[in-house]
Amino acid sequence: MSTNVRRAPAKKALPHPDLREIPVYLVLRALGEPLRLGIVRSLARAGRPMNCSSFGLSVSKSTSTYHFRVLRESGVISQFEEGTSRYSELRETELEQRFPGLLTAILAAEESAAAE
Amino acid sequence: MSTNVRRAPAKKALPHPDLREIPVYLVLRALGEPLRLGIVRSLARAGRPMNCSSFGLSVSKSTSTYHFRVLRESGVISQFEEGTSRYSELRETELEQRFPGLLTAILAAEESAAAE
DNA sequence: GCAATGGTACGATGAATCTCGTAGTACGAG
DNA sequence: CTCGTACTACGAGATTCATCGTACCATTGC
Repeated sequence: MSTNVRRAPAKKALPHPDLREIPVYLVLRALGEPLRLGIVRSLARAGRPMNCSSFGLSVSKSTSTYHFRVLRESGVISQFEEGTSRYSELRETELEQRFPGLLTAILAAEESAAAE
Repeated sequence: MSTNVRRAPAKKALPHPDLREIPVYLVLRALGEPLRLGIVRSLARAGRPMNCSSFGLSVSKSTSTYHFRVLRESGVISQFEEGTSRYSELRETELEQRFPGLLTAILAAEESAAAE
């Protein structure tokens, strides 16, 4: 942070699937797991890319890498690298276009299920 | 069908979970499988209880029993016995109340994914 | 009663999933 | 260059899932 001069972002992209080729059951399967649903909920709440390590997941690093990959390969999140860390972001707009109302309904449901 | 006199319905009920105790990820997991999603889609299209054997599933009897049980235990369908066969029905109203918009979004998505 | 129909329950088996540890890579600070 | 940070990839183990065959139980019809 020594300067505010434009720096090279170094945002390396990772392979992401085309949402049009993702059947809905793959998205449902990806979200049908508490840890992954929690990740998605955090991302939706944040509304911006999040560092993988800022989720406070109570599993090992390799396990969380695995879950992030499942989410990415089912088209739910996108990831890019910046410097030494990897950021994840909800593919909210694309999901809404491909599966209208789905993410909204799931997130709303999750809120009301927080009691249990 | 010899008479149209009121007959004892013999609708034996099976144990069904209370939707309020079903977390959303269980429903998503149940629907995250092509065969089960197909069953749900058929039920939604029919709009009334369907005989288990009228789905034309291309799996063995025991396998389809298994999938129907998963759907029932995750609160997606209800089943009752009538005579020699068992009928399944979408718990559409209850699902809509518990997870507003979820089923609608999933079924709509499934329609548009029929191309692939 | 006897057989046919339509389904269940109970293993068993192979595949997929989830978890982890270890080893390794890439970047930034010093 | 060396160290620490933030991850990944790979391989292994345990658990769950999907499928099936066989045996079995109700109901209907003869």
